[in-house]
Amino acid sequence: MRKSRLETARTRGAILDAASAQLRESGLENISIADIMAAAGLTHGGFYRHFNSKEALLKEALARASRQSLERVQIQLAQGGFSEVVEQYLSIEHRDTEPPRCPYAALGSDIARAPMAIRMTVSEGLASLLELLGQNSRHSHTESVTALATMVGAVILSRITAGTPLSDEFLACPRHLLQQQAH
Amino acid sequence: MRKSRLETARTRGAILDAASAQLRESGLENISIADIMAAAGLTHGGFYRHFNSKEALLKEALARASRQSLERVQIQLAQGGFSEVVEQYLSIEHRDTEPPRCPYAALGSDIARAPMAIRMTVSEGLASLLELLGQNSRHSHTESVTALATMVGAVILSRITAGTPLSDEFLACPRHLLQQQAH
DNA sequence: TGTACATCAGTGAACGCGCGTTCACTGATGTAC
DNA sequence: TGTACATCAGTGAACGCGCGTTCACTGATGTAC
Repeated sequence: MRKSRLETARTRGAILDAASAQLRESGLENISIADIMAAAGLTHGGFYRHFNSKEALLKEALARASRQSLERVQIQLAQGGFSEVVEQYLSIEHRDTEPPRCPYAALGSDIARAPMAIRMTVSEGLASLLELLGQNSRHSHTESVTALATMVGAVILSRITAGTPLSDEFLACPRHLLQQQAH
Repeated sequence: MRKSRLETARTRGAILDAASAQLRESGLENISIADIMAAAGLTHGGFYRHFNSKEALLKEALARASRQSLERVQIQLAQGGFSEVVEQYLSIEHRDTEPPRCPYAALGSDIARAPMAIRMTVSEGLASLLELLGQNSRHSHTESVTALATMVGAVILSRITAGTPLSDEFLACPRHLLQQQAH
């Protein structure tokens, strides 16, 4: 049953995509190798042909999710600048998307208590994101850093309170203030 | 070995305190009943004399942690107003405290994907906190809501990046902007 | 190009292990008289 | 107030169950000649 190199690479990518999605859906801990492999159309036994351990998979899946977020922001910046990023990030649609798109909002607290190796991987993603924002807006560094914290915090709190009137406010209030600041 | 009513109530409180601490330390899922009971000086078997299920314990422990946060903010407001809250919340000491103090920063992403009953309990705590902030600062409702999102997001991102230069920036930048706004 | 062998992606059973929950039991506390 | 019985907080063993990881095996792919 050996597969060609191309197929092997594709399988590895499929496992990473499945892991990334399930991670953002269920958290860093609530995720099983068997479920991920099943989502990728495989059985659990083959997992160790692709990754040394569960933690190695988590680290790579987070790196992939971070990169995808960076690319998404890059496109939004090209479309409508910082204002467009704010509008999309603090939208009701982004709050309700399943699986959640942004790994920082979906997994922020989980990552904060994860092993150093994982935290460093994610930290690199955050640094790249801030660099990108710095290049593409008229904001000071201080404003960019604060805006990022505001947006991530707002989506987390909005998801916690989903179903109560507070939820929409956690999106609308920061959106209003950040857009004001942009002009 | 039956215990008096007073001792029973004290034991229940000790279990809740142990659960609250371990929760903020390890997350909503990475927590075992046996560990909590051991931290409270008991064996795991007695757990079900106090709580119907693990989820019931989590819900009550979160309610307790939320109430303690509210009381802490109340004291800070009395000491030095909104400015004092910002200063303490966005301090390096608060970032590094073990177990983390604020349940919203320690468990935000976990709670966002928790069952409705838990999310509603935490939502009540957030509503109370916003009400308290609204009564005790010259900020608009919009500003209070945004400031809360900024602070929670900042501490989460600062903890993720702990050990890199970015970490202190995630505290200092929002602190600077929020204090500016306060005057 | 063709052949013979080595490699290895994927399968499915098996392994320990930890966990939430249940339960029989103990003996101190609470209650009824 | 004292006594006899019921209650129940806490213990520790046991239960299923799911999980991460390992492993023998299969057969298609890769490689050496």
